[in-house]
This record gives sequence, C-alpha cells and structure tokens, in this order.
Amino acid sequence: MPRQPQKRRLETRAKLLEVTAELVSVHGYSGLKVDDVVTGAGVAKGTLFSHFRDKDGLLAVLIGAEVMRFLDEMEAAGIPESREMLLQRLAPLLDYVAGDRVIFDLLLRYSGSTGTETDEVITESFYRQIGIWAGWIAALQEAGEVRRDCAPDFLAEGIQAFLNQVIAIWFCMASPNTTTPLEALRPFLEAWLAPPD
Amino acid sequence: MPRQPQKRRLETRAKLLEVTAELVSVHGYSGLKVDDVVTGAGVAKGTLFSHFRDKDGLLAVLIGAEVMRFLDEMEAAGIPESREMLLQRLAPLLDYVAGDRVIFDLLLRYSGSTGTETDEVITESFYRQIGIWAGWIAALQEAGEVRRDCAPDFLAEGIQAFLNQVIAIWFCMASPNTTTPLEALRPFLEAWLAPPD
DNA sequence: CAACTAAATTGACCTTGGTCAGTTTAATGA
DNA sequence: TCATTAAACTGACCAAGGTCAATTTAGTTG
Repeated sequence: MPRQPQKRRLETRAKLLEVTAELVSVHGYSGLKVDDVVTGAGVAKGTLFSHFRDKDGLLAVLIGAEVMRFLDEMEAAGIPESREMLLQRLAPLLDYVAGDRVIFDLLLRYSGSTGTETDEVITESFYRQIGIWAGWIAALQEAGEVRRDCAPDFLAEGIQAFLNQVIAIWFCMASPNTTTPLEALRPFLEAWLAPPD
Repeated sequence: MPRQPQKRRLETRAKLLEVTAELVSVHGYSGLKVDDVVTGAGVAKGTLFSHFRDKDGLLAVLIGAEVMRFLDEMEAAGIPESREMLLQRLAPLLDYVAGDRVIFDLLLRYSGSTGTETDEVITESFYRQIGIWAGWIAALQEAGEVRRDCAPDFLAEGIQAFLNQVIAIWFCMASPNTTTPLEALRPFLEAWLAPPD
C-alpha cells in the first residue's frame, strides 16, 4: 500500500504560507486575495483549500505562529512574583492582538468555534496560553497574591477567553484615560484576580 | 427644481425590511440571501444597496429597532436605586445580544466603525443607551452607591462599549459557574461600578 | 399640459471565496 | 522495471455579495 508522500505537500503548504505572509504585509488582510496567493505559490486554488479550511484559516496559522513567539518570550521571563508583574507580562501580547482589527476579529471567530473547526496552531496556542496562566496563577496563589477560592485552571480559562475577546473594549473606548489595551483591561483583570480578602 | 418624492422610497425601504425580518426568522442571518430579499420585495438588487450599505447594514436596522424596544422597557422600569438593581436591569438586553452569535458579531462590527459608516438606527440606540446609563449612574453616585471619581458620562461610555463587546466572554466561557451572560459579566461590571472607598 | 430634472430604480456585470469530479504524482511491493 | 493506489493537485464551475451606467418615475415650473 503506497504511503507517505508528505514531503511535496509540506513544501506546498510552506510556500502558500510564505506567499501569504508576503502579500499580507503589503496589502493587509482584507486586501489579500486567494487568487493572488495561489498564483504566487504556483498552485491551483483547490490546493489552497485542501490545506486550509478557508481564507481565515490561512491567516490563522500565521497568527498562531506569531502568538507562539510571544509565549516563548513570556515563559522566558519566568514566573511573575506579583499581580502587577503578571499584568505587565500580558502587555506585549495585548498590544499585538489589539494592534490590528483583523487579527482581533479573526481570533474572535476562531476562539468561538468548536475545537475541530479551529486550526491546530490556534488551538495549540490557546492551550499553551491557558497552561501558562494556570501555572502563574497557582504560583501567585501560593504567594498569597491571588484569591484561592477558584482553581487556577478555571481562572486561567477565564483569562484566556478574556484576552482573546475583550480587547474589543479597547477598540471602542477611545478614551484619553486608556491609551493602551492593558490600561483599559486592568480594572477587569484585577477584579478577576482579586487578592484574598 | 423637482424635490421630495420620498414616499415611494420609504415604502420600498419598509418592504425590504419586512421581507428581511420574515426571511431571517425562517433561515437565520447566514441563511439570508440578498437575492431572496430583493425577489421577495419585488425590487432590483441595486435598490437594496442604495438603501443599505451592505447585507449587515440591512440587519443592523432590525437589530437597532429591537434594542430600542429593550430600552423602552428599561426606562419604563425607572431609575435603579442600587447597583444590584442596575445589573438586573441589564439582564434582558444582555440575554438578547448574547442569544445569537450573529447579532453579537454584527454589533461588534458596527460599534467598531466610525459614526458615518454606522447605520443611523444603531448609532441612535448607542447614544440613547449611553444617556440612560449616565442618568442611572449619576443617580447612584448621588445615593453613594457608586464611586464618584469618574464622570457618569465616562463610565456610561465604558459600560456601553462593554455591553456591546464583552458578551463574547460569555460565548467562550461555557463554564458551569456562569449560566447567563450577566453572571459572567458581573465581576467586571462590579469592578467598574465600584462603590466609593 | 409639456418640458425639465432630481430621485429612485434597474439588472447586467463583476469580484472573490469556495467546491469537487477528474487528473497527475510518486511511494510501494512484486 | 512496472503495476498499483493513495496522496496531491487541478481548474472549470458555482454562489452570493456588491457596483454602476443607463433607465424610469414623478415633483416642479412655466
């Protein structure tokens, strides 16, 4: 039974992503045309849609990889020792997601869909983020910085949903009081991660 | 100079909305086809797009009208006398917006666009909501229920953005602890509308 | 009423994301 | 080397939202 060609497929996929990244950086996401991608990659349109569920799925992979890079940095920075440090760690990721409406909308759509529909890279980055938050929260609970009446996993899931969703606040609240997403989100994050009574 | 035919146009618009409401109630929003709407209304496709910016703009008008109905009810209930009452007043509106992912996504898109792009009905309902919140918050500040270090208008705008945006939390947090949008949002709303120290 | 003209509408056409039955490619076993 | 067959790819085709130059409708004026 013939098996595992694979190599050619992986090359095609890589080429598609490469061309996509290039075109997005020039024309932005809404200016990205599937036809241009397949032309640039030298494949047929059907090939693209055999690799990615839809146009969004294509960009989702790029964004997922980008988010992974942020997570690398965050983990490299070590476990935060205070709530304030935790919030500060979030800043780069928040800025990134809030920096482009398209990215935010895309994450919004994907995080709302069920696991099977979501692209693997996005799913992975979600779970990894949740793991990181949970570890940090557990450490902060140990240190008496965060209330202990909720399991770290639960809080982490909430924060994860929160981060991927709520940056919309910032898009709407063009208030002089909030110049960064983190500032806009701070009161809510602090409420969630309240210190023990 | 010939002027103000108007009447025919208003009739056309009303017919389009009527057919749209009917079709949406049967097929849902994503199942709604512009072609079906214009066929049902007995007009050409171009006519629809001269009345509404795009397909979303069409539904936005219907949703705006619906939101107005909620606001009528809220105002009829009078000024709340406690933070808890304020939160309870929000429940029906929250349930409505959170009840249909499409409605939420649409509000998200529209509230993010600039005033001129946004349909008049949506814009109106936003301003009206902000006015209502501001009035309520001012009353609660008077009563010593809410912190006084923020102007009611500012808090109201924040809440408005919040309500239209943050229900996404609920879509993602399918936690047994939060069975309604209001429960999911409560900690955040309470943080925002904190009592005076 | 007839001419005039802005408002309103038309519908052929376009763009673009997405599909799928059919074709090509290449790993495997004899 | 050659037959086999699953993997990979193709591209004609479709669906559906959106455009706009051309046309029709109907107030207004003389």
